[in-house]
Amino acid sequence: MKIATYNINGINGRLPLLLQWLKEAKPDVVCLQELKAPDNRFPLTAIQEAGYQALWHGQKGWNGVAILSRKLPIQELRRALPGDKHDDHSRYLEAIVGKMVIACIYLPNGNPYPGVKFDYKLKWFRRLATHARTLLAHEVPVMLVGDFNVMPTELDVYKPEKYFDNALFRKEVRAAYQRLLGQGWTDALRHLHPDKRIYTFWDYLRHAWERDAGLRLDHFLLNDQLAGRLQRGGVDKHVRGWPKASDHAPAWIMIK
DNA sequence: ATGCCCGGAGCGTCCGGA
Repeated sequence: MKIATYNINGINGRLPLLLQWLKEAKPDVVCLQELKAPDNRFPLTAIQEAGYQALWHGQKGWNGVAILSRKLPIQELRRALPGDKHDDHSRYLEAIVGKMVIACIYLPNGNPYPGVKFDYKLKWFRRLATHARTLLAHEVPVMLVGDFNVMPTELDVYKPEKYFDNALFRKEVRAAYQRLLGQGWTDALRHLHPDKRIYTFWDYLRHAWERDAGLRLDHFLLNDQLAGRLQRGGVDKHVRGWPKASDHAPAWIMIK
Protein backbone atom coordinates (compact mmCIF):
# COMPACT_ATOMS: atom_id res chain seq x y z
CA MET A 1 0.00 0.00 0.00
CA LYS A 2 1.30 3.43 -1.00
CA ILE A 3 0.67 6.36 1.32
CA ALA A 4 1.63 9.91 0.39
CA THR A 5 1.66 13.36 1.92
CA TYR A 6 1.54 16.59 -0.03
CA ASN A 7 1.34 20.19 1.15
CA ILE A 8 -0.66 21.36 -1.86
CA ASN A 9 -0.57 25.11 -1.02
CA GLY A 10 -4.04 25.95 -2.35
CA ILE A 11 -6.08 22.97 -3.57
CA ASN A 12 -8.14 24.93 -6.06
CA GLY A 13 -5.30 26.89 -7.62
CA ARG A 14 -3.33 23.66 -7.74
CA LEU A 15 -6.08 21.24 -8.79
CA PRO A 16 -4.82 20.35 -12.31
CA LEU A 17 -1.38 19.65 -10.90
CA LEU A 18 -2.81 17.53 -8.06
CA LEU A 19 -4.85 15.47 -10.53
CA GLN A 20 -1.82 14.99 -12.77
CA TRP A 21 0.24 13.75 -9.84
CA LEU A 22 -2.54 11.40 -8.60
CA LYS A 23 -2.77 9.89 -12.06
CA GLU A 24 0.97 9.39 -12.24
CA ALA A 25 1.79 8.31 -8.66
CA LYS A 26 -1.41 6.32 -7.96
CA PRO A 27 -1.15 6.54 -4.17
CA ASP A 28 -3.70 4.49 -2.23
CA VAL A 29 -3.99 7.11 0.52
CA VAL A 30 -3.02 10.79 0.46
CA CYS A 31 -2.76 13.33 3.27
CA LEU A 32 -3.07 16.90 2.01
CA GLN A 33 -2.23 20.10 3.84
CA GLU A 34 -2.76 23.82 3.18
CA LEU A 35 -6.01 23.44 1.26
CA LYS A 36 -6.55 27.20 1.66
CA ALA A 37 -10.24 26.65 1.01
CA PRO A 38 -13.39 26.60 3.14
CA ASP A 39 -15.28 23.30 3.36
CA ASN A 40 -17.75 24.30 0.65
CA ARG A 41 -14.95 25.00 -1.83
CA PHE A 42 -13.35 21.56 -1.60
CA PRO A 43 -13.21 20.17 -5.19
CA LEU A 44 -14.91 16.88 -4.31
CA THR A 45 -16.26 16.11 -7.79
CA ALA A 46 -12.85 16.35 -9.44
CA ILE A 47 -11.29 14.23 -6.68
CA GLN A 48 -14.02 11.60 -7.05
CA GLU A 49 -13.63 11.56 -10.82
CA ALA A 50 -9.95 10.86 -10.23
CA GLY A 51 -11.00 7.77 -8.29
CA TYR A 52 -10.75 8.94 -4.68
CA GLN A 53 -13.00 9.30 -1.68
CA ALA A 54 -12.20 12.23 0.56
CA LEU A 55 -12.50 13.52 4.08
CA TRP A 56 -11.57 17.15 4.60
CA HIS A 57 -11.45 19.95 7.12
CA GLY A 58 -11.09 23.30 5.46
CA GLN A 59 -10.92 26.91 6.53
CA LYS A 60 -11.27 30.22 4.73
CA GLY A 61 -8.03 31.51 3.28
CA TRP A 62 -5.43 29.29 4.88
CA ASN A 63 -4.69 25.97 6.65
CA GLY A 64 -6.99 23.04 5.83
CA VAL A 65 -6.24 19.29 5.73
CA ALA A 66 -7.70 16.31 3.87
CA ILE A 67 -7.37 12.56 3.59
CA LEU A 68 -7.98 10.89 0.22
CA SER A 69 -8.36 7.15 -0.31
CA ARG A 70 -8.73 5.15 -3.52
CA LYS A 71 -10.27 1.90 -2.22
CA LEU A 72 -10.21 1.72 1.57
CA PRO A 73 -13.11 3.40 3.36
CA ILE A 74 -12.32 6.47 5.47
CA GLN A 75 -13.94 6.69 8.88
CA GLU A 76 -13.45 9.99 10.68
CA LEU A 77 -12.23 9.84 14.27
CA ARG A 78 -11.62 13.53 14.98
CA ARG A 79 -11.07 16.83 13.19
CA ALA A 80 -9.28 18.74 15.89
CA LEU A 81 -6.34 18.10 18.14
CA PRO A 82 -7.52 17.84 21.75
CA GLY A 83 -6.27 20.20 24.42
CA ASP A 84 -7.39 23.69 23.37
CA LYS A 85 -11.03 24.26 22.49
CA HIS A 86 -10.23 27.84 21.45
CA ASP A 87 -7.85 26.70 18.71
CA ASP A 88 -9.82 27.21 15.50
CA HIS A 89 -7.07 26.40 12.98
CA SER A 90 -7.84 23.47 10.65
CA ARG A 91 -4.61 21.58 11.11
CA TYR A 92 -5.56 18.07 12.20
CA LEU A 93 -7.69 15.29 10.77
CA GLU A 94 -7.71 11.74 12.09
CA ALA A 95 -9.39 8.74 10.54
CA ILE A 96 -9.45 4.98 10.31
CA VAL A 97 -8.41 4.07 6.78
CA GLY A 98 -8.65 0.33 6.21
CA LYS A 99 -7.20 -1.07 9.40
CA MET A 100 -4.89 1.85 10.17
CA VAL A 101 -5.32 5.05 12.09
CA ILE A 102 -3.98 7.96 10.06
CA ALA A 103 -3.49 11.42 11.53
CA CYS A 104 -3.06 14.12 8.88
CA ILE A 105 -1.05 16.94 10.40
CA TYR A 106 -0.27 20.54 9.48
CA LEU A 107 1.87 21.76 12.33
CA PRO A 108 2.10 25.54 12.77
CA ASN A 109 5.00 27.29 11.06
CA GLY A 110 5.86 29.33 14.16
CA ASN A 111 7.76 32.20 12.54
CA PRO A 112 8.81 34.75 13.44
CA TYR A 113 10.92 33.60 16.40
CA PRO A 114 10.51 34.74 19.11
CA GLY A 115 6.85 35.60 19.34
CA VAL A 116 3.29 34.46 19.90
CA LYS A 117 3.31 32.32 16.76
CA PHE A 118 6.37 30.46 18.00
CA ASP A 119 4.69 29.94 21.39
CA TYR A 120 1.58 28.61 19.61
CA LYS A 121 3.75 26.16 17.68
CA LEU A 122 5.35 24.77 20.85
CA LYS A 123 1.98 24.51 22.52
CA TRP A 124 0.54 22.71 19.51
CA PHE A 125 3.51 20.34 19.59
CA ARG A 126 2.84 19.56 23.26
CA ARG A 127 -0.81 18.85 22.51
CA LEU A 128 0.25 16.58 19.64
CA ALA A 129 2.65 14.65 21.89
CA THR A 130 -0.04 14.15 24.53
CA HIS A 131 -2.53 12.88 21.98
CA ALA A 132 0.09 10.76 20.18
CA ARG A 133 0.66 8.86 23.42
CA THR A 134 -3.00 7.92 23.63
CA LEU A 135 -2.86 6.70 20.00
CA LEU A 136 0.11 4.45 20.79
CA ALA A 137 -1.77 2.96 23.73
CA HIS A 138 -4.45 1.55 21.42
CA GLU A 139 -2.01 -0.99 19.93
CA VAL A 140 -3.32 -0.72 16.40
CA PRO A 141 -1.33 0.40 13.33
CA VAL A 142 -1.00 4.19 13.54
CA MET A 143 0.82 6.82 11.49
CA LEU A 144 1.24 10.55 11.95
CA VAL A 145 1.62 12.05 8.50
CA GLY A 146 2.06 15.51 7.14
CA ASP A 147 3.84 18.84 7.21
CA PHE A 148 5.47 19.04 10.63
CA ASN A 149 7.27 22.30 9.80
CA VAL A 150 10.41 20.90 11.44
CA MET A 151 13.77 19.98 9.98
CA PRO A 152 14.75 17.27 12.49
CA THR A 153 18.54 17.43 12.01
CA GLU A 154 21.23 19.37 10.16
CA LEU A 155 21.09 16.72 7.42
CA ASP A 156 17.60 18.00 6.64
CA VAL A 157 18.65 21.58 5.80
CA TYR A 158 20.69 22.80 2.83
CA LYS A 159 22.47 25.36 5.04
CA PRO A 160 21.81 24.77 8.77
CA GLU A 161 23.67 27.88 9.99
CA LYS A 162 21.08 30.10 8.32
CA TYR A 163 18.25 28.46 10.26
CA PHE A 164 19.30 28.33 13.89
CA ASP A 165 16.91 31.15 14.82
CA ASN A 166 14.18 30.03 12.45
CA ALA A 167 11.05 28.50 13.98
CA LEU A 168 11.42 25.48 11.66
CA PHE A 169 14.78 24.62 13.19
CA ARG A 170 14.95 26.21 16.64
CA LYS A 171 16.37 23.85 19.23
CA GLU A 172 13.08 23.84 21.20
CA VAL A 173 11.25 22.60 18.12
CA ARG A 174 13.82 19.95 17.21
CA ALA A 175 13.75 18.81 20.85
CA ALA A 176 9.95 18.54 20.72
CA TYR A 177 10.23 16.42 17.57
CA GLN A 178 12.85 14.14 19.19
CA ARG A 179 10.68 13.78 22.31
CA LEU A 180 7.79 12.73 20.10
CA LEU A 181 9.97 10.13 18.34
CA GLY A 182 11.07 8.92 21.78
CA GLN A 183 7.52 7.78 22.54
CA GLY A 184 8.07 5.02 19.99
CA TRP A 185 7.61 6.55 16.54
CA THR A 186 9.82 5.84 13.53
CA ASP A 187 10.65 8.65 11.09
CA ALA A 188 10.06 6.48 8.00
CA LEU A 189 12.05 8.34 5.35
CA ARG A 190 15.04 8.87 7.62
CA HIS A 191 14.91 5.24 8.73
CA LEU A 192 15.01 4.06 5.11
CA HIS A 193 17.74 6.51 4.10
CA PRO A 194 19.90 7.21 7.18
CA ASP A 195 22.57 9.34 5.47
CA LYS A 196 20.74 10.78 2.50
CA ARG A 197 19.94 14.45 1.92
CA ILE A 198 16.20 14.39 1.51
CA TYR A 199 14.21 17.56 0.93
CA THR A 200 10.47 17.99 0.58
CA PHE A 201 10.32 21.81 0.33
CA TRP A 202 12.04 24.43 -1.79
CA ASP A 203 11.11 28.08 -1.20
CA TYR A 204 9.71 30.17 -4.06
CA LEU A 205 12.18 32.88 -3.07
CA ARG A 206 15.78 33.33 -4.18
CA HIS A 207 15.68 30.57 -6.79
CA ALA A 208 15.72 27.93 -4.05
CA TRP A 209 14.58 25.15 -6.41
CA GLU A 210 17.26 25.86 -9.00
CA ARG A 211 19.91 25.98 -6.24
CA ASP A 212 18.53 22.84 -4.53
CA ALA A 213 18.22 24.95 -1.38
CA GLY A 214 15.75 22.58 0.23
CA LEU A 215 14.32 21.56 3.60
CA ARG A 216 12.84 18.28 4.84
CA LEU A 217 9.57 19.28 6.52
CA ASP A 218 7.11 16.53 5.60
CA HIS A 219 7.29 13.34 7.61
CA PHE A 220 5.76 9.91 8.19
CA LEU A 221 5.91 8.80 11.83
CA LEU A 222 5.04 5.11 12.21
CA ASN A 223 4.26 3.15 15.34
CA ASP A 224 6.03 -0.21 15.79
CA GLN A 225 3.31 -2.19 14.10
CA LEU A 226 3.69 -0.16 10.92
CA ALA A 227 7.47 0.33 11.10
CA GLY A 228 7.87 -3.43 10.72
CA ARG A 229 5.88 -3.29 7.48
CA LEU A 230 7.79 -0.40 5.89
CA GLN A 231 9.29 -1.33 2.52
CA ARG A 232 10.29 1.76 0.52
CA GLY A 233 9.84 5.49 0.48
CA GLY A 234 10.85 8.64 -1.33
CA VAL A 235 9.98 12.10 -2.58
CA ASP A 236 8.40 12.86 -5.96
CA LYS A 237 10.92 15.65 -6.37
CA HIS A 238 10.25 16.23 -10.06
CA VAL A 239 6.74 17.49 -9.23
CA ARG A 240 8.34 20.55 -7.61
CA GLY A 241 9.71 21.40 -11.07
CA TRP A 242 6.32 21.38 -12.79
CA PRO A 243 4.77 24.69 -13.85
CA LYS A 244 2.61 26.22 -11.08
CA ALA A 245 4.02 23.77 -8.52
CA SER A 246 3.50 23.95 -4.77
CA ASP A 247 6.62 24.87 -2.82
CA HIS A 248 6.46 21.35 -1.31
CA ALA A 249 6.91 18.10 -3.23
CA PRO A 250 4.84 14.97 -2.50
CA ALA A 251 6.50 12.34 -0.30
CA TRP A 252 5.42 8.68 -0.11
CA ILE A 253 6.04 5.35 1.58
CA MET A 254 5.14 1.75 0.75
CA ILE A 255 3.72 -0.47 3.49
CA LYS A 256 3.26 -4.19 2.95
C1' DA B 1 17.58 45.03 7.05
C1' DT B 2 14.88 44.11 3.05
C1' DG B 3 12.99 42.03 -1.02
C1' DC B 4 12.94 38.22 -3.50
C1' DC B 5 7.80 34.41 -4.90
C1' DC B 6 3.17 32.50 -4.35
C1' DG B 7 -2.33 31.63 -3.28
C1' DG B 8 -6.23 33.68 -1.38
C1' DA B 9 -9.31 37.45 -0.56
C1' DG B 10 -11.34 40.59 -3.30
C1' DC B 11 -10.26 44.79 -6.29
C1' DG B 12 -5.63 47.77 -3.87
C1' DT B 13 -2.81 45.68 -1.49
C1' DC B 14 -2.59 42.98 2.52
C1' DC B 15 -1.73 38.35 5.10
C1' DG B 16 0.53 34.05 5.75
C1' DG B 17 3.73 31.13 4.29
C1' DA B 18 8.93 28.89 5.68
